[in-house]
Amino acid sequence: MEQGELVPEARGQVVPVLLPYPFAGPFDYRVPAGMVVAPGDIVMVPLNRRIEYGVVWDGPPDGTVGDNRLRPISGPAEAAPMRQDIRQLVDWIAAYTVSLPGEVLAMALRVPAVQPETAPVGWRRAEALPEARMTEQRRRVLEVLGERLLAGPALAAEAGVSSTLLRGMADAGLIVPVQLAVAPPFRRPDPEHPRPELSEDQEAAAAELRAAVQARGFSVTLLEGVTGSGKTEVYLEAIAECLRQGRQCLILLPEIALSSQWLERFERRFGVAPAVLHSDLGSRTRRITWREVARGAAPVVVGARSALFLPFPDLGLVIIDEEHETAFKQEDGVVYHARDMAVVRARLCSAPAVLVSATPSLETVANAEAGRYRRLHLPSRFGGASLPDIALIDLRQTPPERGKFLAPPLVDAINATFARGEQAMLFLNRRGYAPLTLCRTCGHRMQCPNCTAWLVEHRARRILQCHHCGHTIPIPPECPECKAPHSLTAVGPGVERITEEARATFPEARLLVMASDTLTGPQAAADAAHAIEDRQVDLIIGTQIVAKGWHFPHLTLVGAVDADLGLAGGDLRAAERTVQLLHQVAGRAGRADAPGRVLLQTFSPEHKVMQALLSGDLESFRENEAAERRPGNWPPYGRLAALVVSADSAEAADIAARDLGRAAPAGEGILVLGPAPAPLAILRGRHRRRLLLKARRDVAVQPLIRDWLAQVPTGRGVKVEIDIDPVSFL
DNA sequence: AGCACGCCGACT
DNA sequence: GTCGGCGTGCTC
Repeated sequence: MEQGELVPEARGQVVPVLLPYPFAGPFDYRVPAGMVVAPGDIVMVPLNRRIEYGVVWDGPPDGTVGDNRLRPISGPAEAAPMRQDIRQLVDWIAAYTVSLPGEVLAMALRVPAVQPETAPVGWRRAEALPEARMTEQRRRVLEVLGERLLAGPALAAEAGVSSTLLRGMADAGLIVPVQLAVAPPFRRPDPEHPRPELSEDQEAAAAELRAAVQARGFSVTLLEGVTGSGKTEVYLEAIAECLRQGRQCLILLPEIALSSQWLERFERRFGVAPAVLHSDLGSRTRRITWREVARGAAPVVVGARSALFLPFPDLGLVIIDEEHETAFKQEDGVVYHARDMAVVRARLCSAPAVLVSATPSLETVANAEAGRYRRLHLPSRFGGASLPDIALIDLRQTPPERGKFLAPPLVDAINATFARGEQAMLFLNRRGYAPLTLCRTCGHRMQCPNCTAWLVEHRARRILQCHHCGHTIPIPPECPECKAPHSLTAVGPGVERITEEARATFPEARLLVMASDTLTGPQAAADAAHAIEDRQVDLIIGTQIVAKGWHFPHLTLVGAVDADLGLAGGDLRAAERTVQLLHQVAGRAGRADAPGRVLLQTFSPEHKVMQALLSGDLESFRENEAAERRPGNWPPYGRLAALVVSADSAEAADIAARDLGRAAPAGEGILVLGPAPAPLAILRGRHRRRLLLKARRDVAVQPLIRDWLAQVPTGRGVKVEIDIDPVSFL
């Protein structure tokens, strides 16, 4: 080798670094002399004229960028390395969802694990008080502080001042910041904490789950049982076993912010609260949770989708409660199903996963029937409680009064319930006052300018609002089309209108509305639950929020105002979802000693959904659904992917969708449907067309889609969104 | 995702 | 004559 020629070693090591941005793959960087890096290390790298965080990725460097253009890593970041299983999860999700690994990495780094931890700051008086302006508030702060050391928020609250004022006092040298000890770590739940006895069925199921935990290997178990059968108690025993083994446990809940009752239940079982993680938490709390999880000091974490990426060093169990919930499907950005990714996470960690539901999805049942998942069944309600008695109210036979929405049999049943001193609930999965506003004079309908959707009236707020893009206008005094005054009229009910009707019909009753716009956080949800438990409420009126796993012991009557809602439209899963939702809502009734009653208002009592609910034979319903989907290779018996093309103009969307359609893959077991206008043909001002790729189960659709998109260059302003295993057909 | 470069309207 | 609109392109 000639002198002066660079040997690879002399050039230095080159490693791939994945950045949390939508690039095609990791970028290569040089490792500066003296620095040692390994896959997973979080490093700072120059990117353009910025410094960014990235993660040293696995595998050899890409090598396509000439080494004269390679830049050196700036240095290490003060963060624990990303574990290998999380890196594998990131790669796996990117490959499965046909998205870019950097986009997935951004989700995995969203919990601010990367920023150096800011220690909590407390304050004490300065040793020698400097000359400074002394206001009443400042004096009060010094007085409250005395010789003590107080955390900022506590001091501000006690002295009744703002944190800005403290900052000002610190600048003036009156008070001095002090590092406080780190927040107390999470206490260890006690698996031997006294607990109520389980039924024989529960005990048998718990034993199976304990065995799965003890096996310390990957497995998936479906834990199935009607509402009120005590599934939670069963899987709490799996958690107990996991704790006995000294390992960590992750529980995913669809709406963790509304799960105060679940947390209370956990605390009753284990004596302490679990760690929680969801988007309503401040970044500091999230960071502490992240750090404690990484240290192995958070034995149990309950979380929303984002908890999937927590760095458990010793994950021994993953539980997905309400596995059928569509809330687990992330619809924007990287489109993924947290239930399925949780199973992948469990596999990568060789841990058992447990899917829990009273109304499991067809997907999960199909996996169980194919032998991929084990299946445990709790046949009856716990403590001898019987399932609520479900009856249909035929709205053609006994319609409500004109302009009203509660049929006489439902009104009578509610009155009878109140007379017994029990609680009732009205369910209508629609927020606001009315879904449609039209002009009686000219027939004009109030539509969103940005979406193919009606504007929903919110009467209390005196607005019309689009529930898709948020577009809001004041309720106009006259028709915007024909200018007729006082001609706009509300069509159809939302919970707000039902509340109005209930107020008039049951003037003595105390009402509580449960909707996403009234239950705005964990506190509001907990307050509502306690008010209901303490019998401060007679009638609950709610949207699908009431279908969550609430336990209201005095609630004995549930009325579904519009059981047919959700059946319209050509959605593959409309029937399945309606059965799940109405069964869950029905399950709120009569859980204690009093038997429950459920009344479903419907225009089509003969519909298979109503008949399934009436008979309670969900198993047969599911078998029928399965039988309908099997021949056409519809999910779960085939694969489905949706490609949604969107553009600023209808023409651009049509052209792009047509081009994509022409290049559609073909072959044995592959079928491309469309393009057709997407169900929401215009959303947020963008025109949308949809293509569906349907394939046999044994066809890998991801490479097919990658090749397909690579063939068709998308014009400017045109976006193609890919949804593998779509659940909602919007 | 940022952040620059780049080519057309209203201001000192 | 400049400041600035956000369209397109690049980042190892």
